[in-house]
Amino acid sequence: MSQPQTDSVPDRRCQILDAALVCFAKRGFHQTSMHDISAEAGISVGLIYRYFENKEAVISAMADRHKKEISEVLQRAKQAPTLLESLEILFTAHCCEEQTPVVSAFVVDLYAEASRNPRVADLVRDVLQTAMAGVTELISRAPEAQNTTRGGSPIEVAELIFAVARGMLMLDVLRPQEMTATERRERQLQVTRRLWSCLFKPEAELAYA
Amino acid sequence: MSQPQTDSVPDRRCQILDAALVCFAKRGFHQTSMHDISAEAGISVGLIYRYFENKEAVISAMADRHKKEISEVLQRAKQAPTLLESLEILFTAHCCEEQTPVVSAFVVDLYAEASRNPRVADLVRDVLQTAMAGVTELISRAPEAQNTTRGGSPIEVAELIFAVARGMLMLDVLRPQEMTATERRERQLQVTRRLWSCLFKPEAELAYA
DNA sequence: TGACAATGAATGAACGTTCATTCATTGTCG
DNA sequence: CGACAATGAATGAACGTTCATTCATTGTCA
Repeated sequence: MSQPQTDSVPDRRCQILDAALVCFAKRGFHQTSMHDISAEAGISVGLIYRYFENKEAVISAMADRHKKEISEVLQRAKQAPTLLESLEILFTAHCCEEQTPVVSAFVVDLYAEASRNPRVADLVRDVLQTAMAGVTELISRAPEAQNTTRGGSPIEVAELIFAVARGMLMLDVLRPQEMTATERRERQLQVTRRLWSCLFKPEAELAYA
Repeated sequence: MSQPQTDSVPDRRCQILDAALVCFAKRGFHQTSMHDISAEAGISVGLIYRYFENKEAVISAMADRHKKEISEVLQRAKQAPTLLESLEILFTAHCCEEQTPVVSAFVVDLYAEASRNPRVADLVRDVLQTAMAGVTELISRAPEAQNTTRGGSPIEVAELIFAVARGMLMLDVLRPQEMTATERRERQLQVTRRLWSCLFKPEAELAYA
């Protein structure tokens, strides 16, 4: 993930982080042992220490990677033709990323960790502020939102949007096995589309509803 | 908390859970050692095992207590004269409980734990469903919400409301020291009032706004 | 051969849990 | 009432285990 690398030499850092994500999502940061990560990655314990100073560095690197992923989603969202589509991209990014599915449990754990690890907190806060600024700008620019005194100022709307997104992520971890990721995504979209239309549509025309 | 008890004999279970809440909020479930809890409670380690089978039982009991607290908040919310007031009670309960302040970090940790501990997951799911059903009923009954096709069916509105509540809780753990609990509460209320008015008010009259 | 990647046994600290022991309180009997 | 027996709440040192971290050794390729 970080440095460009030839094919023959595997990018160890990335390989380790991939394995760590699987473990973290399954067991959480602190119940995951270094042995768990090494086993998942198919390497030895000691090798992890060649690429990361210690376990905390692995956690921080994961937060850092998450930050980069969110930034990329934000970039993609900015390209979308309509505000609604932009928001939907942002909204569903966390359950159905193409490459690395960002597991809800991992993100919830990330916030829990942030609440007591200042280094992680700074990273997460940074993600959030960047993303929030992006969305605020997106809203300001969008023609759909021009007559929006209803939902408040763009920044207030953005705050609301992020609260809903994080909230659904939190509820996501409770959804039992009986629901697939796709079903959950659909359910989330349904509720949030209603919110958009409520925030942005002046009166009757409730799309999707 | 559990059995009635005279004043001279302290309710050990409750005392231990109080101490555990402080520790859990500060360090998280799994970084909190039994020694931490005993030190916080001012008792010996061994005594904890007289009242709880093991550490997991302490965590479960905490989740259970949280469930009871939420139920009480729900009861209080149902007494409120208007829907808005009901919702505000529910909404701000998690940052300013009178007796035991339910720390955001603890709740986030609770959800993280729920994602991998079925026993805790069942408890949290149960809370959520009870509360959600209560709010759905509250909305159905409220005159303010009668003409509410805007926000969707009562249950959809309830789902949205809970997503926002959980989301703000999650964002809460990032709020740096520069904000007091009261300030955060005000900020939350501001955003959510806007949501209510957006969901329930037909057109112009935006109270609070 | 030399340089570096990789291994996994070894280390020691920290943790959850147990249990032999202490001792204030309560109950009993003369 | 006073002496003694019984109780069980409370203690904290000790145990076995797990875990992050280290490092001597081995493997690999130029």
